[in-house]
Amino acid sequence: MNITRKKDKNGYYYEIAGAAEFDPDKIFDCGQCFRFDKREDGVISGVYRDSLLDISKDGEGCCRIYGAEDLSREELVSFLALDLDYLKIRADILQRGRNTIIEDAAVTGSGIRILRQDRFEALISFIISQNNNIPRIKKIIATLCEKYGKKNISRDGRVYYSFPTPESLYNAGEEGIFALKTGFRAGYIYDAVKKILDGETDLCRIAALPTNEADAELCRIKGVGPKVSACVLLFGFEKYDTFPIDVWIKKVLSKYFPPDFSPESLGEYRGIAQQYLFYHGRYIGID
DNA sequence: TGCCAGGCCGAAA
DNA sequence: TTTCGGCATGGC
Repeated sequence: MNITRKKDKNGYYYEIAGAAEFDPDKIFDCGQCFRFDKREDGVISGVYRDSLLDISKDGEGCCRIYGAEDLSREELVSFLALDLDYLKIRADILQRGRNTIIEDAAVTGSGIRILRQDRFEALISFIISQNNNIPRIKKIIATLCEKYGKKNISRDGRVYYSFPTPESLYNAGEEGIFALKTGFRAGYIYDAVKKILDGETDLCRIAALPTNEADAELCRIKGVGPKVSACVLLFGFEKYDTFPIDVWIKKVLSKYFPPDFSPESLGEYRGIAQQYLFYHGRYIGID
């Protein structure tokens, strides 16, 4: 795989060539992140930290990312998880989970990588996700950023917003957060923000903990239970040994797995297996 | 129009 | 310990 910084009439861009198991269409549309969308021209556009990224593919399997001038090569590699050997991970999952649905899901989900998203953003996003649907989750998060995030302007003049800081959400107050149609989740978001600001929840410290202890820490936040915690750990903390169970995964499990199935049997990368199953169940169907 | 959504809380049993 | 109603809102 080659990652090179280049320049054309539209400005600087990173070119990613020869990356196995890297399909931006699936990566940004598999339900792991909520701030990226595919435009009508086929470009995937979204905000990572303070950068507005425009991601496109040519016919040769080559990928271009514009708008990443402020990101180092290492930061981009980390965000896109290009430092992990997904061919090897997939093989490991398939070797452990000898099950036709896992084989099917691994084919459907081929090219998915688990992004390394900002921890605070992942936490708030998946609190919002509970008992909610993806289009509405995206809408609420977009409004949250517009209202309380930093305003930025891209080099070609587009306005976009960074994800709010804990401080800005604290200043918004529970009422301000509720006003964004977050519903019963407003109190949960506010509790998370308060715990982070008073030091009771330390995301940096949690990142260094083993998965089960990190999970226990996150679950001290009101509105964070096993499913939200697992998603936050998987998508924001590189904890691949989590297995979020939502309504879609429940359907897959009850239809294709024995009642005594243990996710741990899928190995240390079971979170990635889960994402294959989620994508397969949610977007392809399980019937 | 209802059912449902990347669930969790709190009370009841 | 497990079960279950309630929760805000809008996508479909």
